[in-house]
Amino acid sequence: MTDLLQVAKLAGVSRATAARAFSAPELVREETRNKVLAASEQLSFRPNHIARQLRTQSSRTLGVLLPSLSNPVFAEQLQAMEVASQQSGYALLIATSDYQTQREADIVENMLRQRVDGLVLTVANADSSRLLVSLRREAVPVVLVHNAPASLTLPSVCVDNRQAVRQATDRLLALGHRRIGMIAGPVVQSDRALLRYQGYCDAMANAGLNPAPMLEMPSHTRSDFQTLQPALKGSQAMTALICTNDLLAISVMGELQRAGYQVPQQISIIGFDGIDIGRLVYPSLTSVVQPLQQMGTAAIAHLLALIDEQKPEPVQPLQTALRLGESIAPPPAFLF
Amino acid sequence: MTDLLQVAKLAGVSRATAARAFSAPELVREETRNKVLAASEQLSFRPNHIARQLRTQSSRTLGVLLPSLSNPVFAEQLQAMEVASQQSGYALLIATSDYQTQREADIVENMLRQRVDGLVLTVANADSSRLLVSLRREAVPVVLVHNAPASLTLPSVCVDNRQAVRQATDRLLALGHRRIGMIAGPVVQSDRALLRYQGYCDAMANAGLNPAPMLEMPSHTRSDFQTLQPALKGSQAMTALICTNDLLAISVMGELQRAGYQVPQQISIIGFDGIDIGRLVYPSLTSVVQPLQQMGTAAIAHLLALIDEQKPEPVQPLQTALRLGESIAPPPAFLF
DNA sequence: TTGTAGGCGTTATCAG
DNA sequence: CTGATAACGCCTACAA
Repeated sequence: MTDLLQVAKLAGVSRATAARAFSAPELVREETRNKVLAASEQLSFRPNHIARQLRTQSSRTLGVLLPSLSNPVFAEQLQAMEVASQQSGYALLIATSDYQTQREADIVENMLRQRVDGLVLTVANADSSRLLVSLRREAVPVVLVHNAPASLTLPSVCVDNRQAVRQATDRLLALGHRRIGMIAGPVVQSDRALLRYQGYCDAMANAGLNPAPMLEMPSHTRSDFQTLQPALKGSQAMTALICTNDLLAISVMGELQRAGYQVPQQISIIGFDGIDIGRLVYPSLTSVVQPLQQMGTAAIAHLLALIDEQKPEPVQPLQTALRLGESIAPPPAFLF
Repeated sequence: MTDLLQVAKLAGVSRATAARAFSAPELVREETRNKVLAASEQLSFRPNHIARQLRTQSSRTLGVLLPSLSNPVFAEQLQAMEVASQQSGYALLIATSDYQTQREADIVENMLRQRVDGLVLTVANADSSRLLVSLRREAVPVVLVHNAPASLTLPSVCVDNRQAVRQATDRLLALGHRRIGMIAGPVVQSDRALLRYQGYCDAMANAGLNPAPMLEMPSHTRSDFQTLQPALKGSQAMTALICTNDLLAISVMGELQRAGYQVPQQISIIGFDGIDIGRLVYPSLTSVVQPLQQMGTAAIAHLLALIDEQKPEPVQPLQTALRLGESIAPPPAFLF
């Protein structure tokens, strides 16, 4: 691989000048610069970013850790982050943890060895994360997405999960529902699921109703009819179900229809996340929309500001909106 | 940031020995190694991969270029690639092109400057890509995913798109459908869409029927009812629609149901890709399943083999399977 | 088993 | 505006 020295020789200048032609063209006379560029062309020279990074002590690379890419929530957020960082001239190193604490730690350690200029993390459970604590000792700027640890202070781009679900639940209550259930994936693995459940409990309690225990599905993204069934029969059968994420909601909706239930006539469904596909299905999914693009963009913007040592404004919790779809209606036989 | 020299000093050994304690522990006496590790612990030393990469001329990083992450096809494939490369100790640098040729080129150039050890590319249109031609001159190993250029030879992990759609169409024909249409996103942007259309044409011609012109939606992933409508009315109204991807199919299915059509009783829908969510919706989507995980894994495996200069077996086209869902049925009023 | 020393390809400093 | 030179942090012959 040809290097700057070769280019310099061919162009008849010093290494320093050749280097400047690339990294600070305005410091070089146009004529000289052209000679260098011509030479570099001829040798098909390509600047070595690794060497540059070593020398400048800056990698212009960001590390992104996500639980998974199979859930469109993370994929859509990553999409936005990628665009934002590409625009700012930063590359993205990504890795997935599958919600495993050990992998979270290993991945971050590797990214630090790679000397990323900043980290965007979404961890399984922020409050029980030793990783986040230890990161506070590091110099590297960190932004959390989706996690809002109660105990420690790290900039965090997220929505008010609890409040959002409370509002969604209120909506169902206003429609006349009384027997409302909540469905999640493996709860211990996600701090978000818990917050969302609390929001549901808030609303139920406020309406003088007993919150039902969480229905816990074996998978984050797929419902299991066995687990679902008890909630559907007897005099206490649910008339509405809130799911902790959209994939789960779409799945529940599908299973219900397959089992002969009418959605929303017999049972209403609400999801959380507002992924695009929720609008495509029929009935379209009513969902608590997180501004995923905005979250991705905000995370990168904040991180870059931290890197530039501008003390950025603290991140504000972003607004959710309840997107009304075709999946909710008043409960059956409900008359005002 | 502390470096090896500091560690060496504290441990009372030379720089070389300290280095070896990390990169080749077996060459160092256990006692010495422990001293080094203790010192490194105490100084919270972290090996600098940038320096190592410069020295060893190997980044242990792979570059991945995808059109977008908003489509679960790419996200699911990336998920598999990430797991595979993490297992092999490679990091992943990713970027999205939004199907823009210029961005494809810029991204690859940057990755080469970053001295990635290999590239996994999915380009908009492989046959019209100057990028791929110019890459042939580079030393860097490249694997294509989803693209199978007709003209030039690059290892490519993909399925036989044409044949797969032909079989899907045959299935509809066997059910008794005669008026079958095909729906795509912006065709010029995707070589896959075209191949899939050809497969449809093959099947129609083989059955002695006239293929209908492609219905081209403005978006890759969302149907537009205006565009769809003409295909639904008149004596030539379609009884079945094949979509070039699942997101489009789910969207079409939703719009149809919303407009009062019964799927599949009045109209059958088939998608392409086999993304997970297709199984969750109701009716579940009949789809040509690409083995996305397998494709991701195979791409990484092949690339790593190329990097190790093992001449790997040429990649075989992977098998698709028509996953039968609830979205197809015989055409209305069709009697055997 | 350990030490010495040179260089990977840049950029930054300081002179000229 | 340009050139010489010394790092950046690590690895790896080669020598001891």
